[in-house]
Amino acid sequence: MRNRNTAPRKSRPPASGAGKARRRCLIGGGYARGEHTRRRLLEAGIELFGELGYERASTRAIAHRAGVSLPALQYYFGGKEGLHRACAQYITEDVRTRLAPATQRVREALDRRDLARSELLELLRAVVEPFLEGLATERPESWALFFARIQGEQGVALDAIFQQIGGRLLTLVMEIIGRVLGRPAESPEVAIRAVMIVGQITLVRRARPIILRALGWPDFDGERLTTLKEVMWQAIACSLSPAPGPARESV
Amino acid sequence: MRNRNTAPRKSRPPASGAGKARRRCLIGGGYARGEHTRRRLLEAGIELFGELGYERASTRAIAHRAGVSLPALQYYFGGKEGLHRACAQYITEDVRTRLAPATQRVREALDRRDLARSELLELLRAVVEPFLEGLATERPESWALFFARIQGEQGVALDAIFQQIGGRLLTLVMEIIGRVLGRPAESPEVAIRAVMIVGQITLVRRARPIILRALGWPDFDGERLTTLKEVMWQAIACSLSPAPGPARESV
DNA sequence: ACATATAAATATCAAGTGATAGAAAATTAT
DNA sequence: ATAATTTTCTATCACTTGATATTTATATGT
Repeated sequence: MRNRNTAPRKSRPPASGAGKARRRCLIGGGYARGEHTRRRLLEAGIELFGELGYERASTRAIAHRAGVSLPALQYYFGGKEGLHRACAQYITEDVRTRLAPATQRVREALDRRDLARSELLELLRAVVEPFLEGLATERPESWALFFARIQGEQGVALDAIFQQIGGRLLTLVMEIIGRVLGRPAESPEVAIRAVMIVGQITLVRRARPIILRALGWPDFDGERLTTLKEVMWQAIACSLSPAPGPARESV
Repeated sequence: MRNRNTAPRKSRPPASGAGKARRRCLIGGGYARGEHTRRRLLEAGIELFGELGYERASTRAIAHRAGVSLPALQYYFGGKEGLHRACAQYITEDVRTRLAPATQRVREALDRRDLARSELLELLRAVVEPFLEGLATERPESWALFFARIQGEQGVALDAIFQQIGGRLLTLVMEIIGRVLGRPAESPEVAIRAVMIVGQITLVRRARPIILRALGWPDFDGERLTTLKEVMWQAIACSLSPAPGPARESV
């Protein structure tokens, strides 16, 4: 958003800058070579945006890591912001499809009226645990880093990603918790608990250095990851115990 | 860290840039006027660093909000980084002294050998709730924002603040939880639970927009803040219930 | 082979960054 | 008052950023 006013933006060669830029090579005919650099830019963007955040990741650094020249970024994504949007969309799509089968399975199971507490908790675990594992371990794709960044940066990409991933996950968790607690899924009690449970999971990524330091661990590897998952799950399951402290609700 | 090599740094007029700059006016004699601008810069720095983060908060913007000229920042804090450090230290000191009495009180109570579960939970609440309240409500001092920022930015200030505040809080929480669970305070089970509980609290700040959206709330005000605190506390207390297995009974 | 559309690179721009030099103003000490 | 010191301001530097115009290379269709 630097010289937006001075530049008359006379031609704006190919890309529109929005998410679904780069359609020419499909319309126009072939030219499959460009798809490669586009992909490289996308991956480099995810890496560097994740490592450094939106501001500190310069377009030059991204282009360099992608092994392409600087104008290629503008050419394919219309600018830095466009690339960021495209990265967010790419990740969103990827995670969404990866989570889809589990989501579907859980949703079908939820349609059954007669679910025991333990069954509901098992469903919750099935939803939450893959998510935790993806965040705790350093994926080479590093989308978890990217994902964690945009939450702290309050950018426009937050809306899209939240609706696509966080929203779905949260809705699902709220339904399960609502069933467990015997309250409507939209009630504040259920919503707060759901947010806190999902938030706890994301903490594994966001407060990673602090957690590791508090535990005196070098990393979440193998045995330790198992311990982490187990303890966190114990705490979550306990927090949904039927009779909380002072007599409150009884289904 | 821009033109560090070109500038010979011949004189470096007064401030050393580190945390404890600005000592001259005490040694040299008077010149009390400078203390005011120094204070203004500190407050403006906390505000803008908190609102925008370290990168996006430009020294010009900070100086402007402080109502002083740009070189004053270099003059008093040696540079942007020095100001950031000073802000962190200022906040740390403030929070630490504010939390000190409660900490002391809890630590004394912990020395008693015979504490019932409910008493321990009450202690935990006494430690955790003021912290939550400080983070949930928009303080005019806005140090909560600043505090939340530096966690996401992984800067050098994180170490200092963590040791001064987070570490103390965490140590205290670990001791209480260790007592509740009947395990050593250093065990991974206790540490993970402590980190998650404290982390949940910080989530109220860090994931504020997401939480508010999930709840359909405009803000954490009055009645809603009470609900939030109550539900979160219920969840925390339940998660520390004595028998973590499937079947358990209330105390 | 040719014309044409596409892709990539070089060189450069305007704006904004943190930092500094050096002079001017204000304050204190003598 | 005058000298010394401390504080503040104007102007500017060196550098980085995102973005572009223009040119060169590459691939495609006829």
